[in-house]
Amino acid sequence: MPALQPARGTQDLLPEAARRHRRVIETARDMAALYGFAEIATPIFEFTEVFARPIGEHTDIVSKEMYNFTDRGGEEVTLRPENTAGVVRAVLSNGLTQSTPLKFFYSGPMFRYERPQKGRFRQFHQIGVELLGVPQPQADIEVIALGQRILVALGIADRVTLELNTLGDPASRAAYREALVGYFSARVSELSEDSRRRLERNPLRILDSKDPGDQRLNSEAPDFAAYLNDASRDFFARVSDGLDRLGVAYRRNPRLVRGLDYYTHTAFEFVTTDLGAQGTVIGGGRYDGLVELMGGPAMAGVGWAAGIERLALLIAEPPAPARPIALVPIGEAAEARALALAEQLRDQGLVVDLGYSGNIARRMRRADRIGARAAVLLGDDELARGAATLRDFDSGDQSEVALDALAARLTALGR
RNA sequence: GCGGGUGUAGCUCAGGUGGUUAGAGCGCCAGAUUGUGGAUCUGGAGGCCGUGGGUUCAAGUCCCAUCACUCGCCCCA
Repeated sequence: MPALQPARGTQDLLPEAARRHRRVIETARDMAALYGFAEIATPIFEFTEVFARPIGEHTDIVSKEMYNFTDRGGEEVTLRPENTAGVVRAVLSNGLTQSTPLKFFYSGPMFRYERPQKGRFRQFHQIGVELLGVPQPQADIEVIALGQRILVALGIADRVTLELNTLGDPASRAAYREALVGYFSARVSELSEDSRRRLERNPLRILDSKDPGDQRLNSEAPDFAAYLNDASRDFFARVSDGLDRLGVAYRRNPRLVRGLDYYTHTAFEFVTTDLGAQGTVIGGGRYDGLVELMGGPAMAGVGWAAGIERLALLIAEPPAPARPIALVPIGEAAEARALALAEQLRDQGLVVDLGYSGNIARRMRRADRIGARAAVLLGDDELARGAATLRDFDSGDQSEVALDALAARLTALGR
C-alpha cells in the first residue's frame, strides 16, 4: 500500500478516465446547445444557507452529507452537494429573473460525505441543465428529450430506460401525503425500521423501499393518481403526450419519488441495471417552488442532473488521441535542431513527441510504446544533407526525406 | 451511521492443517543488437506479506484491534 492515498471517496482521473469524462461532458454540452442551453459556471462552494434551506433541513443531504465548514472569516460555507440551488442563486444574484426563459447547462464537481461504493463518490461530477421561467409542460418535454438525445449520442440509450411520474402540485401532494401517512400509521408495526423513520420525515419515500415487507404494504397503499387534482392530472397528461409524440419511450413508475423537497409535478429518472445499486444515471424534475423559496419571484423551473462517473462507466472507449510523430535526434547538434524542427512540425498541426534521453534503441522503444505513427531520425549525416530518416512504424519502411518535405510526408501518413 | 467481502512486487494473483533464503505471469531495466522500435532468448532490479498488538520455539498463515479498498443498506447522480 502506498503511503500517500487520496482522501476517501476521491479519485484521480488518469488520462484514460479523463478522456471518458471529457467525452461525456462535450457530448452533453453540444446536445444542450442544440436546444439553446448556454453554459454557466457557478462556484463550487456557497454560503451554507443556499443549500440548506431549499434542499430541506431534514433530508440526509443536509443533515449528514454536506461538506460544510467555517472559513477563516467566520462564514459558514458548504461545498455544493448539487447545483440547482447554486444556479438559482446565480440567477437571483445577477438579476436575471427579468429575462426569462433561462436555459443553462453546467458541469463540474459536487461533494457529498457518504460511504463510497460502485458509481458513488464523495467528490463526483455532474452535468445538468436548468430551464427557468416556463410553467408549460413543453419545458418538461424538451428537457427530457435532451436527456434522451445525450444518451443516444453517447451510444448507451439502449441500456437505459426512462421512468416517469408526477408528484402533482403542492395541493395534490399534500393531500396524498396525508393519505399515505394515514395508511402507514395504521400499520406501523409492519413497517421496516427505515420506513418508520421515513414516515416521520418523508413518507413518499416508503413507496420505493427495497424492503420486501414494505413492498407488500405498498401494493395496497393509496394510489397517487386518485389524489391528483384536475390541473395536476392534465399537466402530467400533456407531458406524457408530448413524449409520445416525440417517440421518447418511458415507463410510468408510480413509486418514483424525489428526495428533495422542492420538486413538483414531473419527476423522472433514466435508469440502468448495469451499475449495481446505483441505477440512476440522470435524475430530475420540475421545481416550481424553488425560486420563490430562495427569495426570488414565483418562477417555474425544470431540470436534471446526471452523474458523469456513471455515464463514463457505461460508454464505449472513446477514440484514442492522434498518434504522435517521434523525433529521435542522434548527437548533440541534432538535439538542438530537433527542438526547432518539432515546433515547425507542430505549426503544421502534427503531434510531435521528442525522444528525451537514452541511446537510439531506447528512444525508438519509447516511441513505439507511446504508439507513435512514425519516427524521424536526425543524424549528422542526414542533417548535413538537409534531410532526415523517416521510419514508418506500421510498415517498417524507412527512407531519407528532405527536411522541407518532411511535414507533407508525415501528414500524408495519416493516423 | 450500519452489514458482508478483500488487503502478498508497479499490475493481476499463487502461497493445504504455522516451519528455514516468499513465488508466478505481465510490466520495468540490461545484454544478445553501442545509427533503429515491435518478436525471441538470456540475465537483473523490485516485497516493514496494509498497520499495531497478542499466542507460539517459530506467524504471510492463528487471535484481537485498527486503517484502507470493495459490495450492499440508508440516501442519491
